[in-house]
Order: sequence, then structure tokens, then C-alpha cells
Amino acid sequence: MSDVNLKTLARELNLSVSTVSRALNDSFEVSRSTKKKVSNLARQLNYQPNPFARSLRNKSSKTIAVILPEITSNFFSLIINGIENVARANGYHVLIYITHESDAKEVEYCSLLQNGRVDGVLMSMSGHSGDSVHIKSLMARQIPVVFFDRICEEIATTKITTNDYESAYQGTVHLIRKGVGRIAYLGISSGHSISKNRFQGFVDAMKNNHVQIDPEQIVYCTGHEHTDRQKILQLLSVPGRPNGIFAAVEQPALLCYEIVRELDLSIPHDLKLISFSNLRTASLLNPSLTTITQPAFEIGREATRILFKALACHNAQLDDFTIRLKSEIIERESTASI
Amino acid sequence: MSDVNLKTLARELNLSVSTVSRALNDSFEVSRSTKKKVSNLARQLNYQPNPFARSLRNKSSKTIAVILPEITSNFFSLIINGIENVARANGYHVLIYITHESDAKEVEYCSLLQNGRVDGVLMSMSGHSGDSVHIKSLMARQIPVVFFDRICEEIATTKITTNDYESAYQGTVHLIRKGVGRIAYLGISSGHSISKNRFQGFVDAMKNNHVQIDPEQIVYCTGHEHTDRQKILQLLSVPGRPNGIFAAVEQPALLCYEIVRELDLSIPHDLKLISFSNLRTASLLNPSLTTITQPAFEIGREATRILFKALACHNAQLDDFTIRLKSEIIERESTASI
DNA sequence: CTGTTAGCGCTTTCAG
DNA sequence: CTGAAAGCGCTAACAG
Repeated sequence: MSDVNLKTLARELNLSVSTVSRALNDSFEVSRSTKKKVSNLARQLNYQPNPFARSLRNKSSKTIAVILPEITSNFFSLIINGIENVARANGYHVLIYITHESDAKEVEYCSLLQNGRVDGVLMSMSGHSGDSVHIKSLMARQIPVVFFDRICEEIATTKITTNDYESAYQGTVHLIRKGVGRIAYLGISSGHSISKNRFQGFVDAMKNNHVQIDPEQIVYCTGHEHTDRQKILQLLSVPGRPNGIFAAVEQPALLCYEIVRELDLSIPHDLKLISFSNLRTASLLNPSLTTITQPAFEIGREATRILFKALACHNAQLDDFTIRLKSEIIERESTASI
Repeated sequence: MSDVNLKTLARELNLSVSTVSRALNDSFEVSRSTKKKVSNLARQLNYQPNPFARSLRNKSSKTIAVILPEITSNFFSLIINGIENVARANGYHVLIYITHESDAKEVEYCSLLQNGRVDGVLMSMSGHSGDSVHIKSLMARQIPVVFFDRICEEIATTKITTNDYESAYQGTVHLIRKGVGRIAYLGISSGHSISKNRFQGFVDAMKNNHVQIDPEQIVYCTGHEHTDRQKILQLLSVPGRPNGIFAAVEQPALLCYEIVRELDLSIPHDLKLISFSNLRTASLLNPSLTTITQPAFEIGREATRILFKALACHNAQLDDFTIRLKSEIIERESTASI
């Protein structure tokens, strides 16, 4: 660590520490000429204020935390990109915490942030438990929290997510319009509002279009590849197997696609797929894998903007409302089959 | 921010601040009973030490920074995953800075870190300029820097990367063994050691196997999709076009694959591809897209471990050497054509 | 075993 | 316009 601090500068210039501080902070009450002298020397010695002394004094860290379940999906890394983008533009630093879908880690990280390490938190819940005292306790300490994507409905704050119900509905209709009669649902088992909304969108679309839902063809994946593979294999191996699949999450969709290849089904002729996905390469994967793509970068940016608005107003209470950005249904044109 | 601090605890328990501090730090010189009392109250009031006061005092932040060119590729997000993994296991926090391939931002971020905000830095150079004073200045201030992937050879510190020369060599041989006669090289224009090593591996493999290199078929992409598309189109449109492509970077390979689809070439029969890639979905993309896959997660972990070793020894100087983890050549089995 | 005190580097009254 | 001094919350001598 450098030993260039205010005292160094003050000594060198025969000024007091406070004057130097004021000069660097561009205070009204310091002469133009001293300001010049100070800032010149500061630049020359490459002075950087000690962030901890400053945070300690100002009770503000110019740092925010992102807590999210994973990072190796394109969706979340795009979100981080958006967050970093806005944060840097505001001179803020970004701490990253990955829960790997563990509730316990989420609690641990929240507790780590209880004492001012960050001015605010952006969070996508791993929370399968539905418990949220750790978050409430964070907010009780005046640390604003904004949710993105996997929001927590029971907490009164601002939430950014997508129009999951509508896009699931539209996506299902999309399959139905293609004349697909036996549509399976591929989701993951979790109590997230997101899963619920997507499932409801699927169900309503089916009902409103008088397509029957076969309970056997509603598959909840676990995230364990082996188990999920069995489930999907079974789904696709029986005689009355589906000829369309609506996947509410990306990972099972990819697994499904792999299995389809192994079973040597002909896509898209025997099976049409639509999936929530932010894979940039989805278009390369298969012409029939129509995607419901969420505006990830924009989600990250918007959540961060909202957080900063609160921070700017001396931690003004965040209003309790949900912004739903629109997902886009992207259909591949090609009809090549594999 | 919470107002539970050492003073609060001390007042409540009729102890001095220093005793409370010692008790919480599990010092030798405090009785078992007071330790109990203190830690009980601390837990009860959910006491969290103020990180800034601590950092200011200890001159250590328990935080590291990751500076890297981008995050939305699977490769880099896997690396971050590895970094976070080791950092958290050591009780460290992780700050993220994305340069978006901009040298200026890299310089800016390094300067932000000059004054103790972090104890160490993990870095993958965007540096196209080859300039590295900003990094030297960081190290001059006793902040250890470990490079990963895009290392900076002229800086004397530890570097973690992969055996790029060897795997490029092997990859090329792989194509040659398949009987491919006209092999194009797809890279990006940059002075990175990585690019150089991969290119050299390609060249040497070609020479040693007496396959001629056609200068027309060495294409350097820019990262601008439109330009790159033109270049690749041209490469594939001429009569004596290549029947094999060695891609030293993932992005041009994907672009290439897209174009191939548009041109309706038959893969793998008319064109065999091999590419450096960490796409988890590469196997789904195409059976012929053999990949050279870098151990990204392990790169992240190893770099972080090495950094911590230095931090543990009171910022012991990091030795100047390069660790080269092995990439894996993964060939898809299927022979289906698109 | 415990308390007193000084000081990390900074900002901000309060006095000139 | 500038300086002296206090204090943010913590740790670590030093003294009992």
C-alpha cells in the first residue's frame, strides 16, 4: 500500500491536512492557487485517497454487492455486465457473491453485509425456503435491496423482472399455432415466483386454446443431470410422447436437446421446442429451438439505476413495486433438420 | 448501517472496548467466561465488525480485485466462479472490474486500486498496447498481481495460463490426420502472447507435417461482427476454399459456423472445424466442431490460491514463473451432418 | 486477565 | 481563506 496520504501532501506544501483535504474535494473555501498546487502534487505523487478512512468517516462505501445464484449462465453474466456498466458510470465498485443456489450461503452473505461494507445490494434469490428474515434484517439496517429476476414478493422493495406469465403464454400459443397437439412442460422444482408465473402462463394458454394437459407430461427437473436425464428420457420414450416441449428454463432444454439427438428424433418435424434461453448460440443449436429471450443486460442496468436513485436520496425508502421488462420470442427461420 | 459496535457491547457488559475486541478475536489473554458473555451478546445483537475501521487499522482489506476483459463468455465466467470459490473459502471478498477490452479502462481500474482497497489483484490483460506501467506501479505499492489466461510476459510475477502452443499444435495435427489438406487459420488481431503461441503451434504443426500454409487463408478477425463476417465469407467463397479451419478463438468460430450454415456447406464432410472453446453447448452445436477446451474453473482457482499464498506470507514477493494448465481436445463422436 | 491510550487517514466542525 | 482538533470503529502496545 502506498504511503502517500493527506499528511504527506500537507507536509510537502506547508499546508494543513484539512486544507489539502478541502482542496482535493474542491471546496468553496480554498483559493484557486492552493487548489492548483495541491492537485498538481497529488497527481505527481499519484495520490489516491484511502478508501477505508473515507468510508469510515463518511459512512458510505461507494460499493454495492451483487448476490446471485450462479454466474456461468449467459443470462446472469449479461446481468452482471449491465450492473457493472451502471455502477462504474457512477463511480461505484461491485462486489460479487455467488450462492450456488444455497439458501445457507445467501443468509451468510447477507449477514456479511450487515455492517456497511456496501451501500446497497442487488439480489436474485436462490431462496427455495421462502424465508427472508436475512433480507429484512439487511433492510432494517438501512441498506437498500433491489431484486432482479428471481424476486422475493413478500419484501417491500423495488423488483425488476420480466413478463414471465405473458411470454410463457405467448410461447405456448406459438407452439399450438404450429399445430402441436401434445405439449409437455419442462420446468424446475422450486417455489420461485418465476416458475409459478411461467407455469401459469403455460396452463392458461393451453386451457384457453382447448389443448389438453397431460399430467404425465409435466416434468420438474432437479438440476442433477443424472436424475433429469432419466425423467426426460422417460418423457420421450413412451408411445404417446409429446411432439412439442415448452421449457421454462434453459438447462433442461439443452439436456432435452441432447437426448433428442441421442434418440435420433427428427427436429423440428417430430418435435418442436421452445425454451426460455439467453444463449447467444441458441440460433446455432437448432432451427426449431425457438427461444424466449430475456433482456438480461437491461435488467441489470435498470436494477442498478433504481438502487442508485435510492442511494442518491440519502437511502430514500424504495417503493414497493415490480417492473416487468419484456422478453422477446425469437424464432429461427431455417427449417433444416438434424 | 447498524449502530452495534464494540462500544455498545462494552457498555452493555461493563467491560472496556479493548477487552471486547480481544474476546471477539479469541485472544489468549481473556477469560473463558468473559469470552462467552461477549460472544453471546454479540450474536444476540447481530454484531458485525465494521470492515472499514478494521481495514484502516490492519492495513488489510480481505478483498481482492479481478480485472478482466469481458464476462459474457463462458470461459471468463467459469474463471470468476473458480476465483470466487477459493476467495470465499478464505474469507475474502471479490471486486469485479470489466475492461471491455479497453486499455484505458484497465489503466483506470489499476489506479483505483492503488490505495489499499484490495490486498491483491487477479488480472487478465486487455492490453493491446503492450504497455504495463500501470501494473508495475500497482506492484510497486506492494499489491501482488497474479495474471491468468492473458498474461503479461514482461512483468515479473506468477502467471497462470494454458499450454496454448501445444494444444494448438495438437489441434492442427488432429485436422491433418483427418486428411484435411487446406487448413485455414482463424484468429484475432492482437499482440497477446496467447495469440502468438497459438499461431506458432499451428504453423509448426503444418510445417512439421509438410502441409502448406496459404497466406490467403490466414484470417485475423477484429471483433466487429460485420467486418469479420465479410472476411470469413470471402475465405469460404473462393474456389480453392479451405476444407478445414483451425480457430484460435471461440467467437470467430461461431460466426464461421453460422456462415457455413448459411452457405449450406455440409459439415463435417466438406469442412472440418476445430476451435478453442469453453461453450458448454459446443457438443450440441455440431458434431464436427471439435473443441480445445481450457480448464477455466481450475485456472481461476489456481490463480487465486497462488495469490493467497503470497498474501499469507505478508505479501511475499511472487516468483516470476508461468504455470501452464492443460487444455483438453474434445472430439464429438457423432457423425451426423447438418 | 483487564483497562487506558494512541493512532490508522480522512472529513468536518469550530476558531481564527 | 487556512489551521487545530475531534472522531468515525477498530486494534495493539503498554500498564497494571
